[in-house]
Amino acid sequence: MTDQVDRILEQWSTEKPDLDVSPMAVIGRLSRTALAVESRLAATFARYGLDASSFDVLATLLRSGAPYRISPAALARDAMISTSAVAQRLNKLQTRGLVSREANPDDGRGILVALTDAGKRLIDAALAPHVETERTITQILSDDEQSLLVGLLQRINAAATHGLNESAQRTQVASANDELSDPK
Amino acid sequence: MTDQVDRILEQWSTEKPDLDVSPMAVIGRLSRTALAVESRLAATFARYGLDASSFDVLATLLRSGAPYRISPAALARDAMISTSAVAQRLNKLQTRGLVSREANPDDGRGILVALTDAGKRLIDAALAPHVETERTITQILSDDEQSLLVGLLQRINAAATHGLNESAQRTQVASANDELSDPK
DNA sequence: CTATTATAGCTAAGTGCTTAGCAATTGATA
DNA sequence: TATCAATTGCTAAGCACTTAGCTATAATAG
Repeated sequence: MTDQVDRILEQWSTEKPDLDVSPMAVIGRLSRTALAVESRLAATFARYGLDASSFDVLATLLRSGAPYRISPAALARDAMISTSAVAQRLNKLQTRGLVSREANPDDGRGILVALTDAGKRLIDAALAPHVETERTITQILSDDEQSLLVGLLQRINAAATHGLNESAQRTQVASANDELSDPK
Repeated sequence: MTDQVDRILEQWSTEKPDLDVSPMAVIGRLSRTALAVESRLAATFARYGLDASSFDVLATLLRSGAPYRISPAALARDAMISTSAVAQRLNKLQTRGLVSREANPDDGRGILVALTDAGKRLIDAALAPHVETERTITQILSDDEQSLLVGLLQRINAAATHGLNESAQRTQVASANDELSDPK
């Protein structure tokens, strides 16, 4: 059974026969699979008037436990986005009455994001269906296979993250770029 | 070794002990791993003045083989984006002189996107380093483990894609949404 | 042949992210 | 204690995508 990635690999082996492009088989499928899963999950979110970003905020508040209050900075860390993106997500959710902003009694600079009653009802209703959608996808694998997959993903993740903070990666390759002079 | 996903699962088991959230272990790691890989690849693209989107277009043209000409529609299918997004990517690349637009002799409506000499030189220079970066990540796994991972991802992909075009998924859950009345 | 429908590529407007830069408060240092 | 630095959360502007809607050409039906 040949898929899109197979076709891409075939093209490369024709055009660049000396280049071993086997890493693309892994990484290409990784991104495409993540995309397919995302798009499947979006359908469930939409049934509750949510998208992945909004669900993420509400779910993070819910699983933090009563009294369902956390700082925007914590939300940003958890979702791996900028605090600016969090502020914009909160603006939307607050307009819909799903979260509220309260002063942080322990820090005059900060606030606490609180789940409103409506927000709690909505995320309580959406959570189980969401997990069911996820289970629909993952149950194609046995428990052992799932553990295996998780282990492989963790190792890939570690390999990808390794050395990302090294400064040498900002080196310019001037010679290959001469004719471009992209002036911005 | 506990990671971010482990912490999230622990929170859920405390807050919703009756809910089996094990699917999150798989899907959470899938998205986060894809993200980490993406971000690692971006560093290599940047060394050549490119981002993933631009690299994608140039690489697609290159692997199509001489005379390195394909239609915007084909580019859109390949990259899984809208033809409008392709047009905008092409505007940028054309401004930089990396691709050009030519009339399609076989279809008066269409055009052909052509790799310029500068574009060919740049993608020829960037391709091998990119694949090397990918290999740096994937070589953490043995060949057998890579095949295993690919097989598991393909099955997850198939499960996620399955039934995505069914109309029943647009059903509204009105009762849970009453208090929201998000008017758009 | 003409009228209709479908296709190809584009711009415009809207969305959600990013980085840059702001005001306010807190923490660290002399 | 006064000052300087770091942190917090925000808006503004820029960027890459989306959908909607446009024009032009091609394919189809009568």
